[in-house]
Amino acid sequence: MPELPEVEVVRRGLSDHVVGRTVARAVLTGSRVARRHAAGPTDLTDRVAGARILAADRRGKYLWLVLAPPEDDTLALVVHLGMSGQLLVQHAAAAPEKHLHARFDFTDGGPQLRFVDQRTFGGLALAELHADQRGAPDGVHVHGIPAPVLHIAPDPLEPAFDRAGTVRRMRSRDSEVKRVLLDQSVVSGIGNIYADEALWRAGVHGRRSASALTRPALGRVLDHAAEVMREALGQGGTSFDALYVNVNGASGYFDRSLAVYGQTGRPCPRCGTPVLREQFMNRSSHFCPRCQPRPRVSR
DNA sequence: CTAAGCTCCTGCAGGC
DNA sequence: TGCCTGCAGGAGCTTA
Repeated sequence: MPELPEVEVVRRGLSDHVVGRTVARAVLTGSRVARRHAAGPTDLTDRVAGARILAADRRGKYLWLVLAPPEDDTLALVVHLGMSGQLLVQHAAAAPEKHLHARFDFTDGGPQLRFVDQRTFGGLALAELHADQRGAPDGVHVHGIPAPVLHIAPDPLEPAFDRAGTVRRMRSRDSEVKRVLLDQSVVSGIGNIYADEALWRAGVHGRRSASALTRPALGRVLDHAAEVMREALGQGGTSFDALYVNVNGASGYFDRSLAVYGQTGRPCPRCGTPVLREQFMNRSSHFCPRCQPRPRVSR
């Protein structure tokens, strides 16, 4: 599942292969891929045609291309990969993928950009760019933040990430700490995999109440989340192919480094106790019952 | 405002 | 072999 490291791998691929080029035309298959674009799929394809791509930006799991249309203000093509979305840089002659939903041709006649998504939780939208309301100026989001991303909190790998402020906000929540970690309006980029890994590294059970944890403990959880995502990003880069901007599952080879996620029954790398899996928010949580004791009092 | 539940979707694993 | 169920889960939306 694409979380921050996987999305960043894709962003870098776009930066290398798409930024600086001019879109000749966009072709959408069906309307679902653009369902978040209120003005409709035709509006999207019309306005993207002829636009030069100035940058590829990201916040959390959201990705966007900064576009300079021929006769309009700068705007963003926002991409969310959802569960199974992929952006591929593909030769025009390559056969269409089974779940191909969007295609972008360029004026240089070079490789196309394709959006492929099996489970169609992902999608595309055109949006205006606004001044960043959530983060400090960081030299990264120089073009601003697209409207659909304004409610998303800065992620822990942004240069201007406000660690202390995020800890305060986490602690103010009357909810379980894993829920808070997954809430993209509190801190972004963390999904189920890295939440489980961060909580294991910090020795905190995800069902502990965020407001009952100390600020230093929450700070450690946050630091571990940043660290595990940084490590995954380091390994995700190794599987990057020049013409293939891919995301599917944990990035690159990092799945070999997972301590608890998907490791049910296998020994905890720290103490050897078998890893447990339990239902949480209609999905799964993986943890070590010894390193991460359950809270004593049910909430 | 916050918190929690529902829902979208396809492919695959496992049980019988 | 084939059918069914459950599971994978990000995040917008609805409800309270």
